[in-house]
Amino acid sequence: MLDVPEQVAVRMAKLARLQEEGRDPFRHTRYDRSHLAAEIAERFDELDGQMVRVCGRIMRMNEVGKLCFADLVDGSGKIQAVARADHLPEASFRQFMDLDLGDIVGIQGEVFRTRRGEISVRIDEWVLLAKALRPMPEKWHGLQDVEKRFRQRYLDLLANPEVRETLRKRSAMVAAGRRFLDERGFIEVETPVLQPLYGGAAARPFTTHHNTLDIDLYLRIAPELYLKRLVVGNLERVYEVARCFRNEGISPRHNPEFTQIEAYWAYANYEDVMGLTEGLICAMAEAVNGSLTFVRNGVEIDLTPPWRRLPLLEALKEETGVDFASLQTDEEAREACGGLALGDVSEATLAQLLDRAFDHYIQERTDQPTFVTDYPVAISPLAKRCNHDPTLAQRFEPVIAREELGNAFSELNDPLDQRRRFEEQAVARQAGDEEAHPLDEDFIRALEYGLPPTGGLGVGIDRLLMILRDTDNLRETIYFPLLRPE
RNA sequence: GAGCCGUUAGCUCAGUCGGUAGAGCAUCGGACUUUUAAUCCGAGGGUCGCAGGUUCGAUCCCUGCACGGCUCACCA
Repeated sequence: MLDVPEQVAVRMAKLARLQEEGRDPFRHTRYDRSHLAAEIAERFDELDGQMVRVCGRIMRMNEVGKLCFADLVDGSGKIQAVARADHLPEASFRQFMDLDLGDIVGIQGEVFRTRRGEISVRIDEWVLLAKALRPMPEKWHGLQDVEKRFRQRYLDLLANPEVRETLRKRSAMVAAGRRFLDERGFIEVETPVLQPLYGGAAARPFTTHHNTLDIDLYLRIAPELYLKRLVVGNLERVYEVARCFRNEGISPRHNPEFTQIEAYWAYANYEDVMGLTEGLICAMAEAVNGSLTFVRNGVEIDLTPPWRRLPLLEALKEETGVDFASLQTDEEAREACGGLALGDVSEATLAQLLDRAFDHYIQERTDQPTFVTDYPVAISPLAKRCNHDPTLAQRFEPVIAREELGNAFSELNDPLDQRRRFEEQAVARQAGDEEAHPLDEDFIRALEYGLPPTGGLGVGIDRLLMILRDTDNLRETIYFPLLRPE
């Protein structure tokens, strides 16, 4: 006998017996279902007394004498099935009582309401469609163990209804985003995940290898450079629901793979993109919560446009007294930030200090939707300069409920300036910045053929869902978050 | 990468100031024809994360390791 837990052994024995009797549940290939579980309750008045066929997983069983009640859960919800000893052949009733929690069955019978008022199906015929060999998580507390929840997400899903709800909302949210963009003339495209050169963000990539070409490839950190190539190719409005990969630490708000919706809009600038962002995020928020307001960490957030605009450097100067616009070198920045609550600044670069100051003094204080605008060009190598100040970029990040939800700008379309920016990145790279952009000659060549003035936008949908569902961890919004293997 | 915390039955959790462990649900046997966290009676189920150390004796104390969580660092 195998060394397995008692409950598994019992179920294995039941399965063996079924198979010996020629009733192998795994021989079934389909079940003709007439209704979903939730439909029966919704349309009870018309279905009362009607014969229906439903199927699903048994999540509760309760034997009461010569009666047996079972909750069947399917993709829509649950319906109670009732087996009666005086309504089924004796063997059929006995075999039904022998089912286990987790088994997947199809039942046929008449819709009725029990004395206690529960809408139910009285079983005439039933069939076991799949045997569960392992016991389900506990019915009342569900599956709580965080590690097990994410390692065995299927258990998390079947035991915890709110997890199903969050992930369904994810689908609804992305569908709403697609609909919003489709309706405005954007076309959905797909660009390479495997890239010979990566770009579009400041991040370290994953590296992989193509055997027959014998070349190293990178998993994309962003689709940006390819989407802009498509705009050069006269696809004037494009977007991609893009899985991105960044080789960085895991935290409650970072997963090595995550999803962005990136959109590029020819003949529009970043102010136009602010309007697009408001519309897109509102459409997705309504798909999740049915409303433009929601509560995040006890604070009511109202997404109704227009959103506040906050120039980054002006705001930082106001909050900290430090004028980042006047700082040129890392040393100057360390000196200027020494008095701020930014931790150990002795190793930090100007860009890092700016980022930390932004986190601490802007992001952590921003609940209501805000466009933080006009970032330094030095940390915005793909964004167009502001006409009033060439050291600033026409760039914004939407911040809602203290989370950075994206990044957007008027795209830099001057190929000569783009080359200079890449060269500056190369200098940073030489100086040890592993996240600096590599120079992409083909991208510059594309710009040399002419990129129209274009506004671009990226929205992180995992984070957006996290705030909309008010979950405390990004992984709640990801179907299979990364964990170290068992 | 650093600090702190966690790991006990299938699940959710107690517990032992060091003497090899309990509950509820689940499972098994029995009762019950309207339950829905059903109820009642009875039973089985654990190398207390792994490896060392201290000790007459370790699930408990110590060390290391693994996995996880939180915070920080890093980053979007």
